[in-house]
Amino acid sequence: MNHIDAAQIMAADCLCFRARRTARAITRAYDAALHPTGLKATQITLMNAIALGQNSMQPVAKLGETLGLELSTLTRNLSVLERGGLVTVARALADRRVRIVSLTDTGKTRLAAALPHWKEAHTTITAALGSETTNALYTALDRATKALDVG
Amino acid sequence: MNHIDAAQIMAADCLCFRARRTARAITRAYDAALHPTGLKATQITLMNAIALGQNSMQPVAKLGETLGLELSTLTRNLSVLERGGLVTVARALADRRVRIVSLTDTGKTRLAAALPHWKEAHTTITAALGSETTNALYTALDRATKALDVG
DNA sequence: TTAAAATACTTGTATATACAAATATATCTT
DNA sequence: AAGATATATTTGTATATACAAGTATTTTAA
Repeated sequence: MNHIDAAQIMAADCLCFRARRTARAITRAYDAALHPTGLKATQITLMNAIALGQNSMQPVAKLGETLGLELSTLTRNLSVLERGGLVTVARALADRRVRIVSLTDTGKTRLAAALPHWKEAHTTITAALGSETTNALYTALDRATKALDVG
Repeated sequence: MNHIDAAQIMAADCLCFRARRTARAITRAYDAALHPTGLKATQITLMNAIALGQNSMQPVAKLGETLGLELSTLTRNLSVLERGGLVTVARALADRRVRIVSLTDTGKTRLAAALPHWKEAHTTITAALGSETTNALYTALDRATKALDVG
């Protein structure tokens, strides 16, 4: 097998490429729909995960696990939201190593205003995919995430 | 529907989050396997796309289309490879707006050395997923890419 | 034949991502 | 209680991504 053959096989088979390409396309579509909100899909995903905690608060480590994100990435993503006045981060009382992230009032308002746009993007995109492809994609993505979770 | 409900629906349903989370997990797995090569999955994907052209050359626009990447992103990704001596970029003779990207000899060598590691990563990961999930994921990702292609 | 429009990219600016190393705090061990 | 170890997170450094605006070149049209 010469290197051109290997290259053709990679181009045809690489799961990493395909997963990333699809994620890029989906992200562009969501981001376009979210443009009027001034927030990106990744940002409302993160804010939404915070909103699901008691009193719209979550420890950093829990967010990382929920989102499947490296903590170092999370720290950086949170600092963008913090700079924008959308979240605050404070040390936990019980264990001062732990940091608790909270949505500010502004953050809650902005998230609530963004969710209808998310819903619109979601409806448009799942309609473009069709229900069969949408369902197949959900199932396959979830199985892949589970399979790769433990490492 | 109050905002907590909406948040729960988004957490459960957001295709963008799921696609990105899976892409992150897959990328981490491939990158770990590629670590000894000094190249990342995104980089060998790009180099491989160049390698598929006549004489291992491709115009920038064609690469963007093949990879589903914004040209601005491609310019940046190519400059990393260029700095590393793996590719060169030159103006086309026929139309001097067009830039032709070529693998250098070093680039060809490094790519050829990396492909077995890619293959190993691919085998490990598809084994972890199982053939059924792997096939379902391929099919679903391809359909999604096609459906979102025209925008 | 030259001004306008189109094309093919690059640059400015900003966010997203992650590995490796560092820091801060807590827990455990002796 | 002091030192060793573990845990939770941040920082250093680097790549990946994309929108908007800019540049260079070619094509079109008057």
